[in-house]
Amino acid sequence: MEIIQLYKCLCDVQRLRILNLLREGPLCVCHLMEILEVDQVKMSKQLQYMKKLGLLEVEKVAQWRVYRIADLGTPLLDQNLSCLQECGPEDLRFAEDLAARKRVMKDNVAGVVAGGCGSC
Amino acid sequence: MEIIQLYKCLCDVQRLRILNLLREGPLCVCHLMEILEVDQVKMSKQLQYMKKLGLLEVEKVAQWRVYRIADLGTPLLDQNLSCLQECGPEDLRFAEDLAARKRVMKDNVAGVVAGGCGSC
DNA sequence: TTTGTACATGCACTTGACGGAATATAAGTT
DNA sequence: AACTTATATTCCGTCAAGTGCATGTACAAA
Repeated sequence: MEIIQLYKCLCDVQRLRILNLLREGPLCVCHLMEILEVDQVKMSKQLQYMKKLGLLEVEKVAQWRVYRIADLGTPLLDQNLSCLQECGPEDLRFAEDLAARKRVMKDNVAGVVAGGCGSC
Repeated sequence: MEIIQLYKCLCDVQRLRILNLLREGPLCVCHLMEILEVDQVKMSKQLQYMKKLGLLEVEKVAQWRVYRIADLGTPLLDQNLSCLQECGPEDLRFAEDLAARKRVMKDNVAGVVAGGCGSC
């Protein structure tokens, strides 16, 4: 994967937010949609975009597709993602997303018993 | 400066090559053109692009404009640039550019006596 | 005052990425 | 077989970003 492609991927706030979330652990599409409040088509396109680049990997778990960050050879991606929370006042969005993640995952576990994706 | 803007800047090979060169020290426009074999208009546009973002600073030295990387608050840019030489086989371009830099600068010092820009 | 050097800017054109709407698919449920 | 759920894909319009070409500017030298 070319480094330019990586930067093209990081150019988009939506994709950065997705990667920021996946950095904490894998998530299925429906949870990503719920946390980021994005419609299904848009989310799916972004995920395919990153999957084609080799940045993401998918696993089928029951009826869900669970996405996670693939292991590139380089620490470059991780280095960049680790900056997201501290890089400026306008970027508290990324911290908020992590909070939303906890909220959503908790609700799903508490609410619908055994209704969540097994591995996210 | 928003982080997205930084990544948009890094998306372009030409700009990456310029930044890679400037990381070793300031350069004037004509040297950048010579090292990267880019025409003047294109080079100037890229430099303005990065200057407007606050990534570059200019200084007038005699008849030349000497560009250097500005001090952003974050180590993010430097971290990314430091990976350029080691990030893949297709990226030996960046190492070659540094070699070309040495060659060009040496020729200018040896050839035209006092014909180079003072500070690059 | 014209010429030359070093650099910047404006304009028209093309290409590529994002959004929206509609549709497709795959697998389980009734 | 029809339906639902979860996710992917295709078509299309729009708009930003890169390119080429021509031109502008600033300043020193002849």
